Amino acid sequence: MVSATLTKLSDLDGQAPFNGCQENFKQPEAAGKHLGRKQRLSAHDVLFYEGDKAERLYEVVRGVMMLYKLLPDGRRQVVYILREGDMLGFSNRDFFDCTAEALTEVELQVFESREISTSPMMQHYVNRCLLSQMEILHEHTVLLGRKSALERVSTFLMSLVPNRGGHGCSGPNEEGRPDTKTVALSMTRQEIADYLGLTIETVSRVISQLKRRGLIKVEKQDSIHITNICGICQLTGMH
Amino acid sequence: MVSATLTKLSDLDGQAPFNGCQENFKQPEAAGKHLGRKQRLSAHDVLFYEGDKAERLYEVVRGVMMLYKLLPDGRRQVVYILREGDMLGFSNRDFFDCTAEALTEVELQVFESREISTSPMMQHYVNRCLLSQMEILHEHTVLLGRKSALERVSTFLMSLVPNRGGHGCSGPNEEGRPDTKTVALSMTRQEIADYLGLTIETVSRVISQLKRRGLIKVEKQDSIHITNICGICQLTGMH
DNA sequence: AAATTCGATTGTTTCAGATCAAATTACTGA
DNA sequence: TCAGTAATTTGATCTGAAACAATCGAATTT
Repeated sequence: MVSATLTKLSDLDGQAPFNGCQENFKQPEAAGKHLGRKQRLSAHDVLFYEGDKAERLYEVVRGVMMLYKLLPDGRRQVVYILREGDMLGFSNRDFFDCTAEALTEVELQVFESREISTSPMMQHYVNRCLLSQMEILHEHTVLLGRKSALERVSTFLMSLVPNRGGHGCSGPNEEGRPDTKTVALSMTRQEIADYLGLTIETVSRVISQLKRRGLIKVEKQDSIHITNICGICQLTGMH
Repeated sequence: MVSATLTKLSDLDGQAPFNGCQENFKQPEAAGKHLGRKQRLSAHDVLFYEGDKAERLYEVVRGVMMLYKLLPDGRRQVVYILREGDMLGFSNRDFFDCTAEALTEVELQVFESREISTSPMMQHYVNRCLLSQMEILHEHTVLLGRKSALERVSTFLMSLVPNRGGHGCSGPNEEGRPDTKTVALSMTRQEIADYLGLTIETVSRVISQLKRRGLIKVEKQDSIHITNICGICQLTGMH
């Protein structure tokens, strides 16, 4: 539906209009104004809480964040992981439906909601962003609803391998791509468990199992060397 | 972020621009043109398959549809239920990421993707629609990742009670709202199971349990009379 | 360097939900 | 109305992941 090719909203300044926008909208002044509206977070800082008034949008410029929801008894579900170029802070109503917390040091670009809703170009960009998040959510829904613990952890690991994870997760190696890669988890076992709908112990056991099978090496607690990407890929339930 | 109040895109014809759009965009001609571009489906007709080329958007005018994804071994996860006023057919890339199937007889309004991407007003509307779907997906993610079978089925039943389900699912009855309601499931046990990440047997057992506890009465297979909405609401895990 | 702390791992037991297997009930079309 | 079929319910058993319980190990503090 949309054919623009930008990958970051903060790159938008001074750019030509998208292909998608056939009309010649005048470049909204807002577009050039948000430079310097940056914000920094340390790991585990909360950017906003579920229920807070939603007045700003954010783009992750550097680092990793998560969105999560809590049940009254303390159960937590991480619903989305945000990486460089991802946007957050959307809301349909007046308040956020999730809590946003930094997983690592984070640098954000801040936008006032008005800036977005008054700029068709930004609107269009945000749209693309929402669609991409939606597809990832659909995929994650399958993971949570239908996959085993082994499949969940394998899928998670694959999602950390550029161009192999989320979407273009093509099967066994067609071209001569390297079949090995070190990935940074940027998450504790607890955070991974809350993302994958498992317990910390199950995540740990699956990781140990993959280690024993010789598919991965745990370099540091949050850094895993995948020695056999194809092998992991076969375990995702998608091939 | 967005303040428009329309609830159906097909109502858009001849309407004044949204509050959110401060600029004076000329009313795009497209807006008046899609009248009559309707499509009808029978129950279990597939509108499009995952992987099909995405060229049209659809609005559900009447009936219920579902979006689902399949794993290669046949496991299915229903990722979204679409009701009157919902839109489907969005895609970030060129093809659909889910299969869309009618659960009941359905009447659709059809839009060419171009109609949308060239109209800021429609773009804005679609945006709102995506945000609302996103919030429901977040909530469903919590259900799949963290809720018990009893909580899942109860949450599902509550989602069928207007103004009590999804969002404004307020707790026990504050005002004198009626605490009883007959809801149409519009889905088989298998479809419910695939939506809730359970098996058909577990769904059936939970329904029997609720029946035994006197919280619901099964009128027809796909029509349930909730005799104690508050009671069900307490079982959703959200109170 | 020892002590403390926090996260991760590993072992054991338990249990919710899956699987397998009938039996029952509800629809369909002649 | 009555087969015949499909969907649902119910029962029995099994199993994967949760829960509970140490233990281990790495990082931080003193």
